[in-house]
Parts: sequence; C-alpha cells; structure tokens
Amino acid sequence: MAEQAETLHRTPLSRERVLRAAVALADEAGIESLSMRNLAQDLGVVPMALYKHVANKDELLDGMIDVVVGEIRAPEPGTDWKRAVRGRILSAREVLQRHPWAPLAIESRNMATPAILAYLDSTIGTFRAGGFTVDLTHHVMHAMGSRILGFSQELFDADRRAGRSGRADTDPPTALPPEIAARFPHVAEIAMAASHDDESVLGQGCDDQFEFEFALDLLLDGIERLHRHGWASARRPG
Amino acid sequence: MAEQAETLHRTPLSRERVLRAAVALADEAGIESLSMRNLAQDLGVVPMALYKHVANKDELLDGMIDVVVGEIRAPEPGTDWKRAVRGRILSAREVLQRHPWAPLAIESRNMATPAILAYLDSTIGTFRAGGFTVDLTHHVMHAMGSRILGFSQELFDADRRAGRSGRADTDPPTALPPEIAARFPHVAEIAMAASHDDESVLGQGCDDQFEFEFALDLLLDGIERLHRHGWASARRPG
DNA sequence: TCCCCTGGTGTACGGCGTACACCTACTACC
DNA sequence: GGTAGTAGGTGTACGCCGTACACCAGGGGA
Repeated sequence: MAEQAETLHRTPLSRERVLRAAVALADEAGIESLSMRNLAQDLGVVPMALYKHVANKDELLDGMIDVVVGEIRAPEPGTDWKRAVRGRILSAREVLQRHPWAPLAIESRNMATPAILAYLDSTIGTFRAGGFTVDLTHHVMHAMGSRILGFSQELFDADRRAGRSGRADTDPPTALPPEIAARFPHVAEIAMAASHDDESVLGQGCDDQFEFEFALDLLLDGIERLHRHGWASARRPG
Repeated sequence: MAEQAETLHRTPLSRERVLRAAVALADEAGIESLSMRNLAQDLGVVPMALYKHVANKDELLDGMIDVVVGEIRAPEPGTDWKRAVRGRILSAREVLQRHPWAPLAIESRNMATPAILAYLDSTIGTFRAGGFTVDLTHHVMHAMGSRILGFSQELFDADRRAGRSGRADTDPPTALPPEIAARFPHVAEIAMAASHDDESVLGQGCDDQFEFEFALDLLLDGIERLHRHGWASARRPG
C-alpha cells in the first residue's frame, strides 16, 4: 500500500507549488527556518529536486516576494488619487501582515522583480492620472519609500523582526526595566504614556495601525499641499 | 626572529578591537563576507578566539551597530527643534553612508541596543524641549521611522542593497531595457525624466541626497504644522 | 524500437556558527 | 620562590547550509 501510495505519484512539483509552499513555510515557521532542505521535506521531495524549478535560493526569495505582492488588491477605479493611493497602501499593509517575513526579504533583495515593478507602475499611474507632474510624482514615490508597499520599518516594533513565526503573543505591558528607564528618561516617558491607558488615547502599548495611518496621512497631506500649490522642483537655496 | 615576532605578542584582542575590525571588514568587503572565520583571520587569530570577547555573531552585529550609531554627531544645543532634528538626521545619514551595510543590519536586529536607545532618547528630548506633547512626540517618532536614523529604505536604489562593497561604480544612465519600458510605461516615464538632464532639474539619475531631504522636509513641515495647531490625538472618525 | 528529455535522486564539497576540551602565560597570594 | 587560579588563545569536531554533478526512471515522439 505504501507502494501504491508511491505509485500514484503525488502531484508533481512546479514552480508555482514550490513558491506557495515556501511562502507557507515562512509564514508558519519564520523566514529563518526556510531552508532548501526544510522546504524540500515539506514537499516530500529531496532538496535538489527544487533546483529543477528555481535557479537558487535567491531566485526562490524573489518568487516568494512576487507571490506576496501579487496579493495586493488593486484600487477601485474612479476614485481620486489620494483615496486610491491610501486604500491601496492599506491593502498592501494587510497583505504584509499576513507575511511578516516579507518586509525584510523585500528590503534585502534586488527589488526589480516583475510584480514589484507592476505595482509601482500602477501606483505611479494613479498619481499621474491625478494630475501630478512627472517630477513631483518621482519625488513623491521616493518620499513614500517602503511605506508604499505597506510597511514603514519602524525602529520600535520588536515584533515581526527577523520574521518571527506567525502570531507571537502580542507582548503585554512589559514595562521596561527600571535601570533602562533611568538611563533613557524620555524613552521611558513615552513608553509609560503608551502603556498606561489612563487618559491617553492609546490603549495597550502602541497601536501599530494608528501609527501607520498617522504617518501615511502626514505624508499624503503634505503631498496634497505641494500638488495644490503647483510645486515644481527647484533646489532649495542653501 | 619569527620567534621574536611571536614573542612580542601582537596587541591583544579586546571587544573594542574586535568590533572595529568587524566594522572595517563589513565596510570594505560587504556584510555578506563578514564571517567569524574571516574576521578572525583579519585579526590574525583563530575563529574561536573571538568568542572570548563577543558572545556570538548576533551580539557582534549589535556591537557593530552601536559603534556606527556612536559616530552620529550630537546636535549643537540652543537651536530650535526643527533645525536640531534636521541636522542630526542628516548627520546620521552621512554616517550610514560610510557604512552601507548598517541599515539592513539595523533593521534585521532587535533594536534595543544601548547606543540606539540613547540616540532615540536624545532625539525625543529635542522634541519635548521644543514644546511637543508626549503624545505627539510619540507619533512623530513612529512617523519618522527609520529615517530618524538617517536611512529611508527606498524601494528604488539598487545600490547599497545587501551591503555592497564600498564605492561601487555609481551606475551611469543605464536606460532600462526596452521590453521593461514597454511593460511599465509609468516607471519608464520617470526613469526617462530622471536620466535626461534636459530641463529636468535632476542631474544624472536620482539625486539621493535631494530625495532624502525632500521626504524629510515633507515630514518635518507636516509635523511643524501639527505642532503649531496644537494637534492632539483623537482617533480619526471612520 | 530507440532515443531523448523532463524531473526526481544521491553523493559530496566547502563554508558557516559554535560547543567543548585544552593549553599557556600571567597575576595574586602565602 | 612556589603554587593556584584565571583570562585568553587554540584545535577539533558537529550539524547545518547552499548547491555542483553524475545518475536514473519513465514517458512521448520518430
């Protein structure tokens, strides 16, 4: 019977299947345990079999990124540029939260993958359709940076670093140890305010979604202002 | 004589020396060739000797980050918050350009190193001294994200990815291949405008420094506006 | 019938981080 | 001066990694 199971051969590998298995593995076990060997084992196959479908591990990562980026929802057409861009970026953020390893993977790779280019192209198109000059659009895209793909690379969030496995326990208050608080009083002050829900609007710890939208709107509002005022690049005087 | 050279022993290792050698190695050869073995060889020592001074490779990386962050210039006192923050961030940017591997290293690590905390603490202090509420300061720090440490994690710059060795040849025009341009017309339009120096203000390719300051000022101006209007967090209505 | 081509296999190599036992030279103390 | 303890460099070895290369099964076309 084992023989029969052998015989009616498992659905054969394909680039598609390899990529999806890789994304699933990274989602569940963290990017640090995505090795060709582990991935092969998940697929019930010998490690070298993967190389018939992806050139090497780097190319595997590129493929995984494209899978993820492909999940981002296109903006509904007919809305104004600001709403369209905002909606799309928030959709990107949702996607990346399902794949916590992706931001770091994206940043550490070449970035010229087809899906990313398509995404950027479409976003640029939204600005252009909204009446932005090529010039302003260019700078705006730079200014949005990685946020345009839904992540902001905070300096704080200890979560999600280095691709932790899925839902780690969202850390409770975790008042920072007193010797730290003493050395860094200003940090302590903020941490304090953020964890006490006295009259502070912030509930338990930081509300990541709020912070993301705060920064996003700060940028979008600034951009809108530049656009309305017909901003054109002229190097600011020294 | 070899014996004598042996005998008057080389200056002994120290955490300090190990860290500086590691930074130098990463600067010159790229972070991908920073291995405990290579580093030991550079120091004329056997790999395991390093473990008497750093606990493991992760701790080595943390130490390297602290070395780099320690190079950031403190703002001259007595200036207004905006000038102080801006100056310091631009100083941070200079430092990180000397250590192209650092942004990725920083992002992939835990971030709670003493030097980083001290840096954040001092920056927060600048905002507070400028009259910002704890609340606004908190959000502002989030909004600045990694930019506060001098890097923006662009999606474009192919340079500097994954810690290339020092000065790679700054790529010439490099008009993107026509089949790409056809598939991604909006990207092509921008690339075109950026490389032609016709009447476009941008010289050859992108001016990274300009883009960085553009985004930085966009944020700082927006922040200033919030501050002046006495912004206080109240969740935006759905 | 034969051949080739697609795709899975097995073995092996060099590099990595690092555990662990060892040795050596120096310092402190009697 | 002798001895014990310790800080710091050494050597060996293990298990993991990516992947080169030779091989092989089986199915489809000539």
